[in-house]
Amino acid sequence: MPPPSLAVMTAVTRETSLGIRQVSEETGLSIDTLRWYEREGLLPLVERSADGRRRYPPGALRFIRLVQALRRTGMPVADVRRFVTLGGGELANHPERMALLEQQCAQIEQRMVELRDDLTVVQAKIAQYRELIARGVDCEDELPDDLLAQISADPRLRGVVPGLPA
Amino acid sequence: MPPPSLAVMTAVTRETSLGIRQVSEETGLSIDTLRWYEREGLLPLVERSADGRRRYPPGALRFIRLVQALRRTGMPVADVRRFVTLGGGELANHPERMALLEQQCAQIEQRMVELRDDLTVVQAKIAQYRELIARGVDCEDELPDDLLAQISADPRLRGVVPGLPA
DNA sequence: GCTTGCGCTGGAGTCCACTCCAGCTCCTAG
DNA sequence: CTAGGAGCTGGAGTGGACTCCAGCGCAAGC
Repeated sequence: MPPPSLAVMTAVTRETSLGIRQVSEETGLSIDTLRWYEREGLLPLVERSADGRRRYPPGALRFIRLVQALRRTGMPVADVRRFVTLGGGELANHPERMALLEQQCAQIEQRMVELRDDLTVVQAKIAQYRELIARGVDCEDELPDDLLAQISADPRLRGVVPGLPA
Repeated sequence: MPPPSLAVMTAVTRETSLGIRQVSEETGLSIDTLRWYEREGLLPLVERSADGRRRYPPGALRFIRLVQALRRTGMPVADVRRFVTLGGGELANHPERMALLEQQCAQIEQRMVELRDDLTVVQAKIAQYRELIARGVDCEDELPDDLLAQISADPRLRGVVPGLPA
Protein backbone atom coordinates (compact mmCIF):
# COMPACT_ATOMS: atom_id res chain seq x y z
CA MET A 1 0.00 0.00 0.00
CA PRO A 2 1.44 3.41 -0.95
CA PRO A 3 1.68 5.96 1.79
CA PRO A 4 -1.23 8.35 1.90
CA SER A 5 -0.62 11.42 -0.20
CA LEU A 6 0.82 14.51 1.38
CA ALA A 7 -2.43 16.21 0.52
CA VAL A 8 -4.33 13.84 2.76
CA MET A 9 -1.91 14.23 5.61
CA THR A 10 -2.15 17.96 5.19
CA ALA A 11 -5.90 17.83 5.24
CA VAL A 12 -5.79 16.06 8.56
CA THR A 13 -3.12 18.12 10.23
CA ARG A 14 -3.73 21.56 8.83
CA GLU A 15 -6.03 22.57 11.61
CA THR A 16 -3.94 21.27 14.45
CA SER A 17 -0.39 21.87 13.22
CA LEU A 18 1.30 25.21 13.67
CA GLY A 19 3.63 27.34 11.61
CA ILE A 20 6.99 28.40 12.98
CA ARG A 21 5.74 31.84 13.93
CA GLN A 22 2.93 30.43 15.98
CA VAL A 23 5.23 28.01 17.73
CA SER A 24 7.57 30.85 18.47
CA GLU A 25 4.79 32.87 20.03
CA GLU A 26 3.44 29.84 21.83
CA THR A 27 6.75 28.81 23.38
CA GLY A 28 8.65 32.06 23.63
CA LEU A 29 11.53 30.60 21.66
CA SER A 30 12.62 32.85 18.82
CA ILE A 31 12.13 31.68 15.26
CA ASP A 32 15.86 31.59 14.80
CA THR A 33 16.26 29.51 17.89
CA LEU A 34 13.67 27.01 16.69
CA ARG A 35 15.52 26.61 13.41
CA TRP A 36 18.84 26.41 15.21
CA TYR A 37 17.57 23.75 17.61
CA GLU A 38 16.45 21.74 14.63
CA ARG A 39 19.81 22.01 12.91
CA GLU A 40 21.49 20.99 16.14
CA GLY A 41 19.36 17.91 16.41
CA LEU A 42 17.22 19.01 19.33
CA LEU A 43 13.97 18.80 17.35
CA PRO A 44 14.05 15.84 15.02
CA LEU A 45 10.42 15.51 14.15
CA VAL A 46 9.59 18.69 12.28
CA GLU A 47 7.33 18.16 9.28
CA ARG A 48 7.32 20.27 6.15
CA SER A 49 4.38 21.52 4.18
CA ALA A 50 4.29 21.12 0.41
CA ASP A 51 6.19 24.35 -0.15
CA GLY A 52 8.94 23.42 2.28
CA ARG A 53 7.83 25.39 5.31
CA ARG A 54 7.95 23.91 8.75
CA ARG A 55 4.75 22.55 10.25
CA TYR A 56 4.62 21.60 13.90
CA PRO A 57 2.00 19.03 14.83
CA PRO A 58 0.88 19.10 18.47
CA GLY A 59 3.18 16.25 19.34
CA ALA A 60 6.14 18.29 18.15
CA LEU A 61 4.92 21.21 20.18
CA ARG A 62 4.82 19.14 23.32
CA PHE A 63 8.24 17.80 22.56
CA ILE A 64 9.51 21.34 22.21
CA ARG A 65 8.12 22.14 25.61
CA LEU A 66 10.04 19.24 27.07
CA VAL A 67 13.22 20.42 25.40
CA GLN A 68 12.53 23.87 26.73
CA ALA A 69 12.10 22.54 30.23
CA LEU A 70 15.41 20.73 29.95
CA ARG A 71 17.24 23.77 28.62
CA ARG A 72 15.72 26.17 31.12
CA THR A 73 16.70 23.91 33.95
CA GLY A 74 20.27 24.05 32.79
CA MET A 75 20.79 20.92 30.73
CA PRO A 76 23.47 21.72 28.14
CA VAL A 77 22.46 21.59 24.50
CA ALA A 78 24.80 18.64 23.95
CA ASP A 79 22.98 16.59 26.59
CA VAL A 80 19.59 17.45 25.20
CA ARG A 81 20.83 16.28 21.84
CA ARG A 82 21.99 13.06 23.38
CA PHE A 83 18.56 12.59 24.88
CA VAL A 84 16.85 13.38 21.60
CA THR A 85 18.99 11.20 19.37
CA LEU A 86 18.32 8.34 21.74
CA GLY A 87 14.73 8.69 20.59
CA GLY A 88 12.80 7.00 17.89
CA GLY A 89 10.68 5.14 20.38
CA GLU A 90 12.88 2.10 20.61
CA LEU A 91 12.18 0.24 23.76
CA ALA A 92 15.84 -0.50 24.35
CA ASN A 93 16.56 3.19 24.73
CA HIS A 94 13.88 3.99 27.22
CA PRO A 95 15.98 3.18 30.27
CA GLU A 96 18.80 5.47 29.21
CA ARG A 97 16.45 8.29 28.33
CA MET A 98 14.78 7.86 31.68
CA ALA A 99 18.14 7.87 33.41
CA LEU A 100 19.02 11.14 31.73
CA LEU A 101 15.77 12.68 32.86
CA GLU A 102 16.17 11.39 36.38
CA GLN A 103 19.63 12.84 36.52
CA GLN A 104 18.19 16.13 35.40
CA CYS A 105 15.55 15.95 38.11
CA ALA A 106 18.29 15.63 40.68
CA GLN A 107 20.02 18.66 39.18
CA ILE A 108 16.84 20.64 39.38
CA GLU A 109 16.24 19.76 42.99
CA GLN A 110 19.78 20.72 43.83
CA ARG A 111 19.35 23.96 41.96
CA MET A 112 16.19 24.69 43.91
CA VAL A 113 17.98 24.28 47.20
CA GLU A 114 20.79 26.53 46.05
CA LEU A 115 18.27 29.08 44.87
CA ARG A 116 16.55 29.04 48.24
CA ASP A 117 19.85 29.57 50.01
CA ASP A 118 20.83 32.40 47.73
CA LEU A 119 17.44 33.97 48.23
CA THR A 120 18.05 33.89 51.96
CA VAL A 121 21.38 35.64 51.51
CA VAL A 122 19.83 38.39 49.44
CA GLN A 123 16.92 38.81 51.82
CA ALA A 124 19.30 39.06 54.75
CA LYS A 125 21.13 41.84 52.99
CA ILE A 126 17.86 43.63 52.33
CA ALA A 127 16.95 43.37 55.98
CA GLN A 128 20.30 44.87 56.80
CA TYR A 129 19.70 47.87 54.55
CA ARG A 130 16.29 48.34 56.05
CA GLU A 131 17.92 48.42 59.45
CA LEU A 132 20.64 50.84 58.36
CA ILE A 133 18.11 53.18 56.82
CA ALA A 134 15.87 53.02 59.87
CA ARG A 135 18.79 53.93 62.10
CA GLY A 136 19.96 56.56 59.63
CA VAL A 137 23.39 54.98 59.53
CA ASP A 138 25.70 55.59 56.62
CA CYS A 139 28.31 52.91 56.80
CA GLU A 140 28.21 49.41 55.52
CA ASP A 141 28.85 47.08 58.35
CA GLU A 142 31.22 44.98 56.35
CA LEU A 143 33.29 44.70 59.49
CA PRO A 144 31.97 41.96 61.69
CA ASP A 145 31.29 42.68 65.33
CA ASP A 146 34.14 40.58 66.58
CA LEU A 147 36.66 42.36 64.42
CA LEU A 148 35.21 45.69 65.49
CA ALA A 149 35.64 44.66 69.11
CA GLN A 150 39.18 43.59 68.39
CA ILE A 151 39.95 46.91 66.79
CA SER A 152 38.48 49.05 69.51
CA ALA A 153 40.29 46.95 72.05
CA ASP A 154 43.59 47.77 70.40
CA PRO A 155 44.79 51.23 71.37
CA ARG A 156 47.08 51.37 68.33
CA LEU A 157 44.08 51.30 66.06
CA ARG A 158 41.99 53.94 67.74
CA GLY A 159 40.75 56.11 64.88
CA VAL A 160 41.16 53.63 62.06
CA VAL A 161 37.46 53.06 61.85
CA PRO A 162 35.29 56.17 62.17
CA GLY A 163 32.33 56.14 64.50
CA LEU A 164 33.62 53.71 67.06
CA PRO A 165 33.16 54.48 70.72
CA ALA A 166 36.43 55.63 72.23
CA MET B 1 48.18 61.67 63.29
CA PRO B 2 49.82 59.47 60.70
CA PRO B 3 47.87 56.40 59.66
CA PRO B 4 48.89 53.28 61.52
CA SER B 5 51.70 51.50 59.75
CA LEU B 6 50.93 48.73 57.35
CA ALA B 7 52.81 46.45 59.70
CA VAL B 8 50.31 47.13 62.43
CA MET B 9 47.33 46.61 60.16
CA THR B 10 48.88 43.41 59.00
CA ALA B 11 49.47 42.27 62.53
CA VAL B 12 45.80 42.70 63.28
CA THR B 13 44.37 41.17 60.14
CA ARG B 14 46.84 38.43 59.38
CA GLU B 15 44.97 35.84 61.31
CA THR B 16 41.53 36.63 60.00
CA SER B 17 42.23 37.63 56.42
CA LEU B 18 42.58 35.08 53.66
CA GLY B 19 44.80 34.72 50.62
CA ILE B 20 43.28 34.36 47.17
CA ARG B 21 43.76 30.60 47.14
CA GLN B 22 41.88 30.16 50.37
CA VAL B 23 39.06 32.37 49.19
CA SER B 24 38.90 30.35 46.01
CA GLU B 25 38.60 27.13 47.96
CA GLU B 26 36.18 28.68 50.40
CA THR B 27 33.82 30.04 47.75
CA GLY B 28 34.32 27.72 44.83
CA LEU B 29 35.16 30.65 42.57
CA SER B 30 38.36 30.10 40.61
CA ILE B 31 41.35 32.29 41.33
CA ASP B 32 41.08 33.73 37.85
CA THR B 33 37.45 34.52 38.40
CA LEU B 34 38.21 36.32 41.65
CA ARG B 35 40.78 38.47 39.90
CA TRP B 36 38.46 39.05 36.99
CA TYR B 37 35.59 40.06 39.25
CA GLU B 38 37.87 42.56 40.87
CA ARG B 39 38.96 44.05 37.55
CA GLU B 40 35.34 44.26 36.53
CA GLY B 41 34.43 46.18 39.62
CA LEU B 42 32.48 43.46 41.36
CA LEU B 43 34.81 43.33 44.35
CA PRO B 44 36.00 46.79 45.19
CA LEU B 45 37.34 46.24 48.66
CA VAL B 46 40.25 43.91 48.21
CA GLU B 47 43.25 44.76 50.35
CA ARG B 48 46.85 44.08 49.44
CA SER B 49 49.62 42.78 51.64
CA ALA B 50 52.99 44.51 51.68
CA ASP B 51 54.23 42.52 48.71
CA GLY B 52 51.20 43.30 46.59
CA ARG B 53 49.25 40.11 47.09
CA ARG B 54 45.55 40.16 47.70
CA ARG B 55 44.28 39.76 51.23
CA TYR B 56 40.60 39.20 51.87
CA PRO B 57 39.35 40.25 55.29
CA PRO B 58 36.22 38.46 56.49
CA GLY B 59 34.06 41.37 55.42
CA ALA B 60 35.30 40.96 51.87
CA LEU B 61 34.59 37.26 52.04
CA ARG B 62 31.02 37.87 53.06
CA PHE B 63 30.68 40.42 50.31
CA ILE B 64 31.95 37.89 47.82
CA ARG B 65 29.31 35.48 49.00
CA LEU B 66 26.65 38.07 48.34
CA VAL B 67 28.03 38.69 44.86
CA GLN B 68 28.05 34.96 44.32
CA ALA B 69 24.44 34.69 45.37
CA LEU B 70 23.51 37.43 42.94
CA ARG B 71 25.43 35.85 40.06
CA ARG B 72 24.17 32.36 40.72
CA THR B 73 20.61 33.59 40.78
CA GLY B 74 21.10 35.05 37.34
CA MET B 75 21.90 38.70 37.90
CA PRO B 76 24.10 39.81 34.98
CA VAL B 77 27.61 40.95 35.80
CA ALA B 78 26.74 44.47 34.67
CA ASP B 79 23.95 44.70 37.23
CA VAL B 80 26.11 43.37 40.00
CA ARG B 81 28.63 46.05 39.11
CA ARG B 82 25.92 48.66 39.27
CA PHE B 83 24.99 47.41 42.71
CA VAL B 84 28.58 47.40 43.86
CA THR B 85 29.56 50.81 42.54
CA LEU B 86 26.55 52.21 44.31
CA GLY B 87 28.34 51.15 47.46
CA GLY B 88 30.69 52.98 49.73
CA GLY B 89 28.19 53.02 52.53
CA GLU B 90 26.58 56.31 51.60
CA LEU B 91 23.18 56.57 53.12
CA ALA B 92 21.71 58.16 50.00
CA ASN B 93 22.42 55.02 48.00
CA HIS B 94 20.85 52.56 50.34
CA PRO B 95 17.39 52.81 48.83
CA GLU B 96 18.61 52.12 45.33
CA ARG B 97 20.77 49.22 46.43
CA MET B 98 17.82 47.83 48.31
CA ALA B 99 15.62 48.27 45.28
CA LEU B 100 18.09 46.29 43.17
CA LEU B 101 18.12 43.51 45.69
CA GLU B 102 14.37 43.45 45.97
CA GLN B 103 14.09 43.26 42.22
CA GLN B 104 16.45 40.33 42.30
CA CYS B 105 14.37 38.65 44.97
CA ALA B 106 11.38 38.88 42.69
CA GLN B 107 13.43 37.35 39.88
CA ILE B 108 14.47 34.52 42.12
CA GLU B 109 10.94 33.77 43.19
CA GLN B 110 9.84 33.77 39.58
CA ARG B 111 12.70 31.47 38.70
CA MET B 112 11.70 29.11 41.47
CA VAL B 113 8.18 28.86 40.14
CA GLU B 114 9.49 28.21 36.64
CA LEU B 115 11.83 25.60 37.99
CA ARG B 116 9.02 23.84 39.78
CA ASP B 117 6.94 23.82 36.60
CA ASP B 118 9.80 22.49 34.54
CA LEU B 119 10.45 19.85 37.14
CA THR B 120 6.85 18.76 36.79
CA VAL B 121 7.24 18.48 33.03
CA VAL B 122 10.33 16.33 33.36
CA GLN B 123 8.77 14.15 36.03
CA ALA B 124 5.70 13.63 33.88
CA LYS B 125 7.92 12.44 31.06
CA ILE B 126 9.70 10.07 33.40
CA ALA B 127 6.38 8.67 34.53
CA GLN B 128 5.50 8.14 30.90
CA TYR B 129 8.65 6.15 30.25
CA ARG B 130 8.02 4.08 33.32
CA GLU B 131 4.60 3.30 31.95
CA LEU B 132 5.91 2.48 28.48
CA ILE B 133 8.54 0.18 29.89
CA ALA B 134 6.07 -1.51 32.18
CA ARG B 135 3.77 -2.17 29.26
CA GLY B 136 6.72 -3.17 27.09
CA VAL B 137 5.67 -0.66 24.47
CA ASP B 138 8.12 0.64 21.95
CA CYS B 139 6.59 3.75 20.54
CA GLU B 140 6.71 7.25 21.84
CA ASP B 141 3.22 8.50 22.24
CA GLU B 142 4.00 11.79 20.65
CA LEU B 143 0.60 11.65 19.03
CA PRO B 144 -2.05 12.97 21.38
CA ASP B 145 -5.13 10.91 22.03
CA ASP B 146 -7.45 13.25 20.19
CA LEU B 147 -5.36 13.13 17.06
CA LEU B 148 -5.11 9.37 17.33
CA ALA B 149 -8.89 9.20 17.56
CA GLN B 150 -9.18 11.49 14.55
CA ILE B 151 -6.83 9.30 12.57
CA SER B 152 -8.46 6.02 13.41
CA ALA B 153 -11.81 7.58 12.59
CA ASP B 154 -10.59 8.43 9.11
CA PRO B 155 -10.65 5.39 6.85
CA ARG B 156 -8.17 6.99 4.46
CA LEU B 157 -5.52 6.92 7.18
CA ARG B 158 -5.94 3.36 8.32
CA GLY B 159 -2.39 2.02 8.55
CA VAL B 160 -0.54 5.30 8.84
CA VAL B 161 0.14 4.76 12.49
CA PRO B 162 1.17 1.27 13.47
CA GLY B 163 -0.50 -0.42 16.37
CA LEU B 164 -3.85 1.28 16.17
CA PRO B 165 -7.00 -0.80 16.59
CA ALA B 166 -8.57 -1.39 13.20
C1' DG C 1 3.08 41.32 -13.60
C1' DC C 2 4.94 43.41 -9.53
C1' DT C 3 5.42 44.20 -4.85
C1' DT C 4 5.05 42.66 -0.09
C1' DG C 5 5.50 39.36 3.33
C1' DC C 6 6.76 35.13 5.23
C1' DG C 7 9.82 31.46 5.27
C1' DC C 8 14.07 28.89 3.77
C1' DT C 9 19.34 28.04 3.84
C1' DG C 10 24.16 28.26 5.03
C1' DG C 11 27.27 30.77 7.14
C1' DA C 12 29.04 34.56 9.77
C1' DG C 13 28.75 37.40 13.87
C1' DT C 14 27.76 38.51 18.72
C1' DC C 15 27.48 38.34 23.61
C1' DC C 16 28.61 36.84 28.03
C1' DA C 17 31.37 35.13 31.41
C1' DC C 18 34.93 33.42 32.19
C1' DT C 19 39.77 30.99 31.33
C1' DC C 20 44.37 30.82 29.84
C1' DC C 21 48.85 32.63 29.07
C1' DA C 22 53.57 34.94 28.95
C1' DG C 23 56.51 37.24 31.43
C1' DC C 24 57.39 39.29 35.69
C1' DT C 25 58.25 39.69 41.07
C1' DC C 26 58.68 38.06 45.51
C1' DC C 27 59.57 34.67 49.10
C1' DT C 28 61.26 30.32 51.00
C1' DA C 29 63.78 25.95 51.24
C1' DG C 30 67.80 23.52 50.34
C1' DC D 1 72.61 31.43 45.43
C1' DT D 2 69.49 29.25 42.94
C1' DA D 3 65.36 26.64 42.05
C1' DG D 4 60.56 26.23 42.86
C1' DG D 5 56.19 27.91 43.92
C1' DA D 6 52.58 31.32 44.60
C1' DG D 7 50.79 35.65 42.92
C1' DC D 8 50.76 39.62 39.93
C1' DT D 9 49.41 42.12 35.32
C1' DG D 10 47.53 43.00 30.81
C1' DG D 11 45.84 40.91 27.13
C1' DA D 12 44.34 37.22 24.23
C1' DG D 13 41.49 33.08 23.70
C1' DT D 14 37.48 29.97 24.52
C1' DG D 15 32.86 27.81 24.88
C1' DG D 16 28.16 27.96 24.73
C1' DA D 17 24.08 29.50 22.95
C1' DC D 18 22.13 31.85 20.30
C1' DT D 19 21.28 35.95 16.65
C1' DC D 20 21.77 38.15 12.35
C1' DC D 21 22.19 38.37 7.50
C1' DA D 22 22.28 37.93 2.29
C1' DG D 23 20.20 35.90 -1.17
C1' DC D 24 16.59 33.07 -2.64
C1' DG D 25 11.57 30.95 -3.39
C1' DC D 26 6.72 30.90 -3.08
C1' DA D 27 1.99 32.89 -2.75
C1' DA D 28 -1.40 36.44 -2.23
C1' DG D 29 -3.14 40.97 -3.13
C1' DC D 30 -3.32 45.11 -6.05
